[in-house]
Amino acid sequence: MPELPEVETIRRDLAARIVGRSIAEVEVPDPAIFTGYKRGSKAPKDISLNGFVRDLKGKTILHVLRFGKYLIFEFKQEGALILHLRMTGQLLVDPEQFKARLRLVLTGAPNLVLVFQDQRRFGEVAYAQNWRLFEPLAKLGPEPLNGGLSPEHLRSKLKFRSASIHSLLLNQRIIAGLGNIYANEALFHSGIRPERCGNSISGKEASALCANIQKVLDQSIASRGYSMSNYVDTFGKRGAMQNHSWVYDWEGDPCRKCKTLIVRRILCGRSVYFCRKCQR
DNA sequence: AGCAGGACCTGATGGC
DNA sequence: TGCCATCAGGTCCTGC
Repeated sequence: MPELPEVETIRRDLAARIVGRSIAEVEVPDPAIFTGYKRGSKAPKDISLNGFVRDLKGKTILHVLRFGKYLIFEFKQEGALILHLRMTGQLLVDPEQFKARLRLVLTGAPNLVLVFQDQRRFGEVAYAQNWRLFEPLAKLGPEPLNGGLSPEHLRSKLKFRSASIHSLLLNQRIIAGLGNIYANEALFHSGIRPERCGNSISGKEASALCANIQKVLDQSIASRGYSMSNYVDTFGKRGAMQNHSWVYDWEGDPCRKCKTLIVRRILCGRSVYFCRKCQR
């Protein structure tokens, strides 16, 4: 899953642990981890395994940044490593947790091994001389937690859209960092049904959505993320946000506000959970 | 342009 | 126990 709160939890842990450290060794057990390098296809022209290893070796990590669900290791010398965990990616520093599907291994002397482990192999990494020019980052919408997301922005992005509000909230060009869990939760707290058209959202509802998006993300960061099956932090520890969700994964259970049974439905190929009475 | 649906992968789970 | 179908938190691509 990792959505914004999970990636932010990882970022904070890593920032405390790897800033100022240098990369001594680089192993790439699964080259398909490179952005654009798909299984069965040839590597794109601008990607070479040897070049990648050469780019990273000896670099000192200056900052660990996050934009949406992307993590960025910015180097002191030049360049940056950009990572996306997609559905099942994990970044681990505890060797006890290294199991299978290791895709990238960074070693920093002394006593640091960072592993990108990824069951479904959807995760990706890229090296960029200047991460600010990395296209997927440039396309991201505003960050919900640094004041960049306003009701006016949201309303203007939804105003002429006929797609469901749920799928629009998952659109990273509109808001960076939301995924299915927090989209469902924010819609519940705002009293909005997931299948409502974007253009039906009023100014008042957009304000409520903004506030509730920030609320659920903040709460999840405080809980160190939502652990369903795969997500764990860099030490392999689960988060606790699943204990604080109101609708996500609660199909058939009574709504905590009104006791109406929570409904699950498939919308655009994704599971949505909602309360028929609390959400209109 | 914007939308829905499928593809990308693997492992866990549930039904028979 | 064993096999098969179904499902999963993200994003990109395709065709309409």
